[in-house]
Amino acid sequence: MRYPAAETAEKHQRILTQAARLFREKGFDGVSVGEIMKATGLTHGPFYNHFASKEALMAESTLHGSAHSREGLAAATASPEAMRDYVRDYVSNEHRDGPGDGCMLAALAGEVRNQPAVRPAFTFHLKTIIGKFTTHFPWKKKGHPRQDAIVMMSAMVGAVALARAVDDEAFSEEILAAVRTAFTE
Amino acid sequence: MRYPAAETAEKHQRILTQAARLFREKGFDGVSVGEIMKATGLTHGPFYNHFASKEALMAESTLHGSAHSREGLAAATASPEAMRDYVRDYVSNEHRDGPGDGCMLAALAGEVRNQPAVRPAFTFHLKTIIGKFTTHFPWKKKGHPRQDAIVMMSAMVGAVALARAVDDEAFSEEILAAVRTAFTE
DNA sequence: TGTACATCAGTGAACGCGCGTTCACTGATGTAC
DNA sequence: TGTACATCAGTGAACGCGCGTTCACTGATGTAC
Repeated sequence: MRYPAAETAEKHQRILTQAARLFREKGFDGVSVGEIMKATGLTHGPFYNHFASKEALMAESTLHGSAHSREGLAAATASPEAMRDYVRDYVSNEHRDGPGDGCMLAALAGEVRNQPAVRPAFTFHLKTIIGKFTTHFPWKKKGHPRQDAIVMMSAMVGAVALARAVDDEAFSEEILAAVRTAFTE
Repeated sequence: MRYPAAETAEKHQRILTQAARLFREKGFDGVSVGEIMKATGLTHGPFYNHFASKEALMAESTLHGSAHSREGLAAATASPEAMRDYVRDYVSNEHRDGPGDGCMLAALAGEVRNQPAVRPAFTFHLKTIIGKFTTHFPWKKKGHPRQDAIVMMSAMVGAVALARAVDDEAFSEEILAAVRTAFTE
């Protein structure tokens, strides 16, 4: 049956949101189209009324789905202390334990190499965050802000990925604490 | 038909080697048992004469498969200059372009979280490499060798993952160069 | 040393399963008059 | 404003496909005598 146009647009958005969350949690190959549609409260059929393919959804959700990063990052540039908090938050136990609500760059970095459809969106978001770090890097006074920003971002992404991979709670916390201390104290 | 016992052991090893290479290249879910067996020159059937399941192979190949890291790392502890070269090599364009011959920790960090069978082996190898970095960190004289080792390893893994994910050759090289410069100059 | 036979890794067809995707159908919505 | 009908998002069964895994079979190897 036909549905109100407003609902349709809202469902499209809900698919995107759920897909972004599930992809970050389980990886692109770890989530099925059916699982995403179930999470939005629909059956799997109408997926193709909204997206051309799973790959198209991957690309679109990667491009639009980083609301977490974007809003948090914009707020972080307000002050040096806000930026410091942003970094602390990024390399925290909470972020480690909630990839679905966390940064797409940390959750999907390892998979993007083998997913051509999402590489442009991933690259765009990484350039954005490194750009922001470069111009708002207030607690280091060295002469290479862009290099410092790249090194910090690499360490943040690496630390979160390693802390998530590791089987040993104490070791996992040690990794996060080391990077947190190195860049925010 | 029956085959010489020596050949059987050698084939077991060849499956492990090919599996380790393919897993690093395409990820655990990106490689099929058939593809691994084909790479060893066999049909897919006898796989189960050698391993209980794909998951068992993943665990065993992760544990034994880091020959690259292990040999290179042992050599690197010989001298400060060797260690510096090891790090330069790790964060190089060549390592970025050859994940199949590269470090398992960088290639699979993002996937391990969702692959319980390989987490113990991954954790073991990460502890080993961080331990070596801690005791052979000759070019930084600060007072926190273990923290420095963790930060450097996080940045190395993060930089290689990001450089592999990114769609822009110049940006990709910039990421590697930033981390290389920060830790080896 | 020579013969008879049990072993077992490799073969390749086949299995059930879940995946991405398609499609004939439904029926309230939105529109034409 | 009221009626007739075309639209189209949602339904759910069905598709082909590749996956991990199983299995009856083969036949040279290794062993018992």
